[in-house]
Amino acid sequence: MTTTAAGKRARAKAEYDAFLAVCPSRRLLDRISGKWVTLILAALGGGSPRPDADCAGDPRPMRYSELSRLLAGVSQKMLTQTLRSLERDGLVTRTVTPTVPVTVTYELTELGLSLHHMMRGLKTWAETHMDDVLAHRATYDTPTD
Amino acid sequence: MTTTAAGKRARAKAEYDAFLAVCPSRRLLDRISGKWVTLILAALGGGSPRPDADCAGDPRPMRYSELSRLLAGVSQKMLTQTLRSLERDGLVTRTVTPTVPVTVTYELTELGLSLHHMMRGLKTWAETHMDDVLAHRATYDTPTD
DNA sequence: CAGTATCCAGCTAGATACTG
DNA sequence: CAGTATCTAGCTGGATACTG
Repeated sequence: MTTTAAGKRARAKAEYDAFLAVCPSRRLLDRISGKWVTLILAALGGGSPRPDADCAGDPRPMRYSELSRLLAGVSQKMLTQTLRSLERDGLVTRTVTPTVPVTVTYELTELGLSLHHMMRGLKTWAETHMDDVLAHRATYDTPTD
Repeated sequence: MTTTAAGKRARAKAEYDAFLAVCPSRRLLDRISGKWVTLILAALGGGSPRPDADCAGDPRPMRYSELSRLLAGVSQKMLTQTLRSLERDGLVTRTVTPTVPVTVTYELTELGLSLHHMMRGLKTWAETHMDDVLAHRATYDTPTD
């Protein structure tokens, strides 16, 4: 066992990494920080994943193709990947109806809906304060002659 | 101007990307999803960026070295980089006291404190529901024989 | 319709070494 | 003490082509 200063530092770092790996907040951040996660939650939650207002309403199930159309910028790969990971975590359900061709719908679970509600708080903060942040950023970036 | 189906898709995608670039929620997510952002906010806000409980309390200014010790896993590069970006956005202040050697303290601004409060909601959700998420994940990953 | 498979560019963050 | 500078591995996400 190492008892040098360098060894102690390395061990402290390893322990901290282990702590972060199980920290609930850290895990939540990792979960929601994917580029498309919040947008899919917003879409399925009846929120506004688009600038046009014609998609607001109540939470409702949506088909793969509908999500694909609503989130105009998403690739098939990322849409599928993100939906699968949300399903894995019990945030959405995936339902396959064996029509020809097949119909697949996605819907928020209670857990997913609860997360979506939490995100509203985040959205509110963003709409209230992000302008301030952006203004600070612009000032900071302005060369002071 | 393109009027083909492919052209329309490309334009829709470009517009959606432009929307995401100015969406307040998206910008907030980008801001807080850095690995060390929330931990620095928690530390300066008197929260718990460590498993040990001896660091809880009220928000207070902290020195660079103190933050470095508290967040045992952070590299100098990332600590400096993250602190600078938080300062740029008006979330923390950086104060240099010309002692020998110099003393530098960081402190949450009102805006930073407000963000830190919002994060508490996130933390609460994580502590309440992440176990469910993790349980779902484990079930999903279990091969069904 | 609802995917899967593969390849690749760009960014994030870590390691390491050096300094006013 | 509080940084800066450089290099690089690994991960995220995008492009493209193919399929039951």
